[in-house]
Amino acid sequence: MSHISAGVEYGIHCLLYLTPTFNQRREASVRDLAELQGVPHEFLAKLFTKLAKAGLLVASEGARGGFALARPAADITVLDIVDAIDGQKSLFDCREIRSRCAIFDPENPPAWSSRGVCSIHSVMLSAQQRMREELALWTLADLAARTTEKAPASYPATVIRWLDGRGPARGA
Amino acid sequence: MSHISAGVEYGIHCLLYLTPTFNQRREASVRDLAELQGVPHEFLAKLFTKLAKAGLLVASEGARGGFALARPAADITVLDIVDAIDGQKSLFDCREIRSRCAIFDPENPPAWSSRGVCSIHSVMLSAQQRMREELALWTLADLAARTTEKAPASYPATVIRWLDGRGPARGA
DNA sequence: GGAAATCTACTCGGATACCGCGTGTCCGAGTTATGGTGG
DNA sequence: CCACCATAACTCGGACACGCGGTATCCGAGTAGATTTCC
Repeated sequence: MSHISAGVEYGIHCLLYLTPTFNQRREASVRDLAELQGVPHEFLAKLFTKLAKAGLLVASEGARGGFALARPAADITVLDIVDAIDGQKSLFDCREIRSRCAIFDPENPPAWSSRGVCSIHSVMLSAQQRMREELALWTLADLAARTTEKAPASYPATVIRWLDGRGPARGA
Repeated sequence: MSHISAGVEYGIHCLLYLTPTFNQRREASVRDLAELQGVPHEFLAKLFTKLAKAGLLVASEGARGGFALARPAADITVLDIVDAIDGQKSLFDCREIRSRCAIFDPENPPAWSSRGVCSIHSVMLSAQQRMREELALWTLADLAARTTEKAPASYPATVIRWLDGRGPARGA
């Protein structure tokens, strides 16, 4: 199991299609996005709810409702998305082994043994900090640009047409 | 669940007591170390086996056997230990969502869609690389030094006495 | 007193049980645009 | 023609089943030093 969940992957992929590159009206329903990306739409709904609570998305309810980016794609970092979906979970959780040393009185370990941050824990925290710094360097706009780099020039227009062809009126 | 397992935490804590700071003869049994640190010794045995296979520890079998560091503590990094115990697991596993796009033929997605590394995956890989770089900066010797910094000057000697008082002859 | 046999303590490896969490699914409630109906 | 009502489509939130992997435990086998026994 990986530290950064599949939910984050699903979320980012779908968020890309809310950027102006692929979606001028900047709003789409969860179902359309999920089907476009081939991910379970009920699962994606949960993810988008989290993203909305974190202030990255705004939801409009009711028929013809959907989600849109709450701010420019260049102001949404990968770290924002990871934190919103995975909830700032830490890379390592310290169990305070240092205070379990058999030499100590189990009921009353000395104060110095648990003073400050455990040295092992502090190494893990700095590693986590490095990871977060890197994630904060990249924005949705960067990822959208890299995606269109590889794809043929006609791809964004095809996506837009596909999205416009959906919706409640598709049966009529 | 955290990405860096409890096994790594147990392992590092116990490895610290194989450094010259705490253990001049540089060898100790799994059971003694486990009881000293208050961790399950059968679980620790598995971890030490992994560390030995990775070349960080050397085992001597038989009665009075035990483990010792295979090289100086200053040459064993936290990254070495993490890789040995957790097995180089990646921070993120890409599911190639990009080739699932509903616009493509599901049986035959276009080649450009999966050319090179997924842009999202590459961000995660660089974040992981940053994390590993930080873990590689710290060695067992650093951690041992930081531990003795906080502890009273008498602590290492107390640990040594405790370890020496153990072993098969402790009943006699 | 010395050699052989036994004992003890340790490593090594596999098998297995438990449990938490990520993943995925289902369902009911609330909200709003759309289309139809009646005055 | 306009106001009203029913319907459809969507978000929101909780509940729950499933499976995987980390954690922990147990057991048998092999090895080597220590102890005891026997010649």
